[in-house]
Formats: sequence, structure tokens, C-alpha cells
Amino acid sequence: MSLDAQTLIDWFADTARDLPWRKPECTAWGVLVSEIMLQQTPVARVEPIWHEWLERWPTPSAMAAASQGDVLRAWGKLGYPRRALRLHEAARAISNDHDDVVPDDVDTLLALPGIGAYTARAVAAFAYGQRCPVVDTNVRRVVARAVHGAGDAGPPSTTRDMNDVQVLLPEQDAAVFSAALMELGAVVCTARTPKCADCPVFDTCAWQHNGRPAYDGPVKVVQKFAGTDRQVRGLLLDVLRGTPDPVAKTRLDVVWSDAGQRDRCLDSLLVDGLVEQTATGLFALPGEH
DNA sequence: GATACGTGGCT
DNA sequence: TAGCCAAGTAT
Repeated sequence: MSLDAQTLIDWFADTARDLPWRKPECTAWGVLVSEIMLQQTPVARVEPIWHEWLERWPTPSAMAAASQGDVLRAWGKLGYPRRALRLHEAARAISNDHDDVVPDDVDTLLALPGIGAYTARAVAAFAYGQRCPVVDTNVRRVVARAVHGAGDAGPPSTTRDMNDVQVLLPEQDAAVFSAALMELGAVVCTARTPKCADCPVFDTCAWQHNGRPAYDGPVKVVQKFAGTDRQVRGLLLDVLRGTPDPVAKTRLDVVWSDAGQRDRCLDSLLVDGLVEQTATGLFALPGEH
């Protein structure tokens, strides 16, 4: 009952999107880059940037040789630019400590900056075919519905979520099964309007059998954006991405009227290493090599 | 466990 | 329109 692995694997073979990081010729580095970019970011926005990155920096050592500023500019407006900095750090660690080969075991991957419980297992599974639970927001939602019969997933709990998925993994083709689970959540078992008519596991779905109950867990807090430090940091960084040379603070002051918030955000960007101040007091993306 | 962290498309 | 949502991680 509930979620036959082979059914999902067959469905995936028939209908999976043709994403570049799923192609057989895609390297482990390509998979890692895709996983970092896809954190909290839709596929449509990632694809073009991913292609640029892999062409420009086809190996970890290639990216390790770039400056932080180059990496941040190439990241463009993907969002959460600290990801770019951490990926750059990871590239250097892989280049220096791992012979330019993306590690294939979860614990070693977890030790790299910007790689957490999800990404470490996604790389182990999708780049190296390992059998481990890969749990993202899509998988959590599919399991909540198809297995637990709930309207949506409750608050995440890494231990519990991974256990839930571990017991579903087939002995064979576990990595393909994980990709299929994610694909189902991304294109069929979606958050707002699930396309149950297209679902390959409709007949065994616990949510259907339960009469499609509404989500009854804790209220999910929606993150504000307008007016927050996140918006201001984004505006400041956008100025610096758009210019090759360091700029005077007056160039940054125009992006936000509240001087107190502006300065606080600029300071936090300096602390985060996303911005650097020159000896003459100008501001720029970090240029360290 | 809660919160901070970008950005833009969709309903 | 305002809010929801998108392959999370670090603290």
C-alpha cells in the first residue's frame, strides 16, 4: 500500500523533465552546482545560470581559481548570494583537499560549506547512485499526503523525515526512486493545486483514501520581504554587481531612504563577506583570490 | 526549534 | 492585490 516504488520509477522514466543535471554525461560537480542553485530557487531561474557556470567553471579547481566577486556576479539575481560564496569555498576545499573530485560519501560532503542534510544526500544519490534518503520539501509533501494521508507536511524534522523516506527506499534503483519522488512533488503533487488526475499513485494515495483532509498542522509563518533587511541587502548588492569598480558610499545611499537600516545592512554584508571596503573607503564585491 | 537569508512568478 | 511558494543551510 501507499507508494509502490516501481510504479514511481516507471512513471519517472516516462515523464521526467529533461533537466541538464540529470543527463548521464553530467559530472558530480555539475550535480553539486545544481543542488546548491536549486535551494529555495525554481528550476526555470536556475537552468540558464547553471549552463553558464558549468561552461565557465567545468571543475571545482576552475571555480576555485576565480575571485569571489566574479562568482557573485555570475550568480546574478538567483538570490541568497551567500550560497555562491559557500559554493566557492566548497570548490576550494574540493580542489585542495579532495584531488578536485567531489566527495562521494555523505559525511565528507556534510563537512563542506553550504552543504546540509539534503544536499549531501542529493549528491551522494544523484551523482554517485547511492541508496540514501533524499528529503526536500517536495518529498516531505508527497510522503505527508501519499503515506500519512495529511493535507501537507508539518514542520520539518530531519531525523523523522529521513526515517520516513528510508523505509520507502527500494533495494534497487533507490536514487532513481528519490528523483522520482521529488519530481512527483514538483510537477504533480504540488503545494497549492495538486494535479491528482495525473498522479501515478492516485489509487494508493492515503490522502485520497482519507477524503483529502485539509492541512491541520501548525500555521506556517510566511516570510515578509518588502521593507526587510533582505530587500535592502539585495538592493545594495545589486549596485555592486552592476559596476566593475569600487563605488563611494553615496552610490549606495540612494537605494534606501532609511539611513539606519541601510547602514545596518551594509555592515551585515561586510560581516558576511559579501561586500568589502577598500583602503580608500570605497565599497565593492570581494576581490580576494 | 525558530529565525534570517533574495528574488520573482503565479493566483 | 497581497500572499504564497520555490530541490535549504547556518546559527
